[in-house]
Amino acid sequence: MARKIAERSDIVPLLAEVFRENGFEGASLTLIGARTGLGKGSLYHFFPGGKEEMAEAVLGDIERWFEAHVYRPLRETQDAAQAVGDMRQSVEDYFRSGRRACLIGAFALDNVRDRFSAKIRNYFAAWTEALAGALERGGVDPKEAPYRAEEAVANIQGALVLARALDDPAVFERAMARIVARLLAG
Amino acid sequence: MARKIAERSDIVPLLAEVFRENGFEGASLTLIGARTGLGKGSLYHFFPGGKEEMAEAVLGDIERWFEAHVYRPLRETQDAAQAVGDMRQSVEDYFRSGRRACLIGAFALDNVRDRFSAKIRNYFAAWTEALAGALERGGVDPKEAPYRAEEAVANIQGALVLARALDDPAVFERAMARIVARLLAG
DNA sequence: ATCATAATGTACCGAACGGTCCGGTTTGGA
DNA sequence: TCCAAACCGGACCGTTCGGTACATTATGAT
Repeated sequence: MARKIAERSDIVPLLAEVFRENGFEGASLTLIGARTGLGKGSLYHFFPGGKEEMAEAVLGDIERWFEAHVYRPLRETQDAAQAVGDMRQSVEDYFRSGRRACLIGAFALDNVRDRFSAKIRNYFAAWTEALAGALERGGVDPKEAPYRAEEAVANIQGALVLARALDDPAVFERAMARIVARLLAG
Repeated sequence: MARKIAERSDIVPLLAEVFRENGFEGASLTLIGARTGLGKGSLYHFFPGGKEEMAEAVLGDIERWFEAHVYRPLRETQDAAQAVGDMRQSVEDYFRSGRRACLIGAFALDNVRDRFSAKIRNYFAAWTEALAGALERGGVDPKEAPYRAEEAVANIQGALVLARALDDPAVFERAMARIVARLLAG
């Protein structure tokens, strides 16, 4: 049987899709196998810790993506308006204009949260912190910036929920425009 | 064996808790039985359609609660500020200041959405519609009111996600204060 | 070419799944 | 009191679950 994947990390985005569509409990190994094209033996070879290790790998992957495309640019871009605009672009790309749920947000809502609480908390904390820093650089009061950032991140999450619930990506797009406009209004 | 429940509707809030904690797929009949105190035979007696019928009953119950405590007051209270303030109170009570997830929002995020899409869509549509009506009565442009309402409902959802993710109810409380202040600012 | 290791698929395991079945008990109305 | 219907629990069913074991094949280094 020929090798099907170049490396472990090639499986992770496929795992992410299965978890997004099915949730943690609904993502059976049979579904994961079908999606990745790998048998159970292979899956356990790469993820000896089983399903939970797969989900951890997915969360780690998401975190790395956000670090590279959202948090770091927010921290390093000197111009706050530019930073916020770039964040908008990245976030819209990542969430496919609201068609793709935020897996980390979804995992937060039931007892799956307890399996991955550190990663879930860190994702949102890192985001709000990086965004608050950018806001401060743009002149927002350092006492006010964390609350502004928290508001924006929460509103992005809410827009994802509502866009999915109404099956209407325009909801997300409108929300992103408002969120960014508010961030840039000072 | 003595009757354990007065009527079917007494089971529904217990079912809601199991679904909120475990998600749809994770809410096994064993867990449901343990939570309700009923055996499988009894559960199927009341809900012959099985788990999906249980979830439908829960969603119906939530809808009735929101109709009575949120949508109808929004529609019937003449004073818009009063209506919005009452909504805030009801929503904070219902979501336990952010400690309790919105089951309908949670169901929207993965493929469980496809089982209950009408109920999920109606919940949010009815809410935004009733809130838009109240905003109009308070003087907001009829073209603008639906967008304001949509923003508020999405932001409430987002605040629930973030409060759960960070395990910090204060996040929800801050968000509710902001959301209501914005609604009342005109 | 050889060989150790990585990767693979699938049979198998015990447990748990949702759902069916049905005998037994309780309840309420006549 | 009697009786039909409602309610009850749990044994049972076939299927699926996550995970283990291991023979086989592919790969890369020597």
